[in-house]
Amino acid sequence: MKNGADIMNVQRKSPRKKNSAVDKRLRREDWILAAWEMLGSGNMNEVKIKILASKLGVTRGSFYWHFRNRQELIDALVDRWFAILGLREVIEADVALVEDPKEQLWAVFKRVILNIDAGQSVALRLYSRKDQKLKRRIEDEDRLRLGHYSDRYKLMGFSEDRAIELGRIYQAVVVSEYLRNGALSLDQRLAAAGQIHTTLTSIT
Amino acid sequence: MKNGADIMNVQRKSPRKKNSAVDKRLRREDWILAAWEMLGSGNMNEVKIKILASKLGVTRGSFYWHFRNRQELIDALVDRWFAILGLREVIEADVALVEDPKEQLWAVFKRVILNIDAGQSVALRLYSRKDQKLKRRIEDEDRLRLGHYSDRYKLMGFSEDRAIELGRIYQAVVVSEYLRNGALSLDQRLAAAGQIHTTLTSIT
DNA sequence: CTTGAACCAAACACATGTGTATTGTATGTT
DNA sequence: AACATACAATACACATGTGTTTGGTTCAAG
Repeated sequence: MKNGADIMNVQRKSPRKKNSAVDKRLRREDWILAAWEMLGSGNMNEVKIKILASKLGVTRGSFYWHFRNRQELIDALVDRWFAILGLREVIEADVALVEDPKEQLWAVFKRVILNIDAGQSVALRLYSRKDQKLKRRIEDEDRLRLGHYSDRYKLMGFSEDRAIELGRIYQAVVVSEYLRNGALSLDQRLAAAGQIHTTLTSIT
Repeated sequence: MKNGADIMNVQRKSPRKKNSAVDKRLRREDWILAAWEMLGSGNMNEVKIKILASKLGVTRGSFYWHFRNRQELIDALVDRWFAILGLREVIEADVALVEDPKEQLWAVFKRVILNIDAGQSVALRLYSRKDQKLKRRIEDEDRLRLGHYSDRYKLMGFSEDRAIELGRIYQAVVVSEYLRNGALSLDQRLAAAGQIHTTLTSIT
């Protein structure tokens, strides 16, 4: 998932296929990946075409070939966020693999930590303040998640009301992860999150 | 012309008083307040001198009289954040007024909700990623807070280890409040936070 | 070989941002 | 009345951002 200097080496096979050592031409996907990384700054405004182009080793002429305008790139980033972290996708990819509700909670938490090594989620949430459509989309997603968390707690035997409360707390803890300063390594964050998870699922 | 430390004690003489209905001229503080509001967008880059000027009904000429440059305004915003939400100040203003550790926890939480109706804290935390000095300052502040939360839990009778864990959770919940979408009213947010607080302080 | 699509470079137009220098004006002080 | 100070307007220089246009290169298919 991580990219960086790797992005510079996206090369294609001799005809016009996906990965060659000869062809340095870019695909739309390459721009999106690079922009995603840039979005890690936590701010949509930091996604700048000029900078992207220079990082990709081309000029902006390339960008406007693959995208109609900047907005189209932003839309692609939003879609990517939901593709990676939308609850439906997370359930399908991770949650469905385990049966214990505690493990299912952890599966979501873990996915958030593993896939967001920077500020993409913060960026999306901030950007949603000025984009009503995205705002509603995120609100729906949040509702879905809260329901999911609460349901896990219900499966663990809690009453309806208490399950909702605990679900809210679990959700808040996951969201707070978005705002972590970059001081900790991935392992450290996983460890800390694991401890919190344990505490939050051993409540009576 | 330049003015430095003496700026904070801007005091005018007789007719030109602080908030006279006649005098429309601005003080440095007016700029900071307007910028603070703008910072509510959640992004330091959104603090723009031109926009500020038009909102204040003046031109940028005024700004550069009160501030050497934009950075000076940003520094003032950072200072303001710590003045409002720094743990020491919060303790002095609110926490010290109650004795029950549970109430003390709630005092901090409440203050965060009441004073941040927008994205100032997110903005600061994001900005700190590119400002090492501020980054350390925030890390110190976070450590202080975690210690404070944990100490309250210790006072409630929890063991050292468990108090730290619960403190971490309380902190995470408070931080997550920073990222709330603007959908809820202040009262709603207070109510929701109150419920979470109750749950988090009735754990055994 | 020729053609056309895919892809990119380069120059241009335009908007918006900071910062600086100069000038203008109201107000309190002498 | 004369002056200095505090504050603001205006014009300018410069950087950086998006978007458009036009033209050039590469490669595969006919």
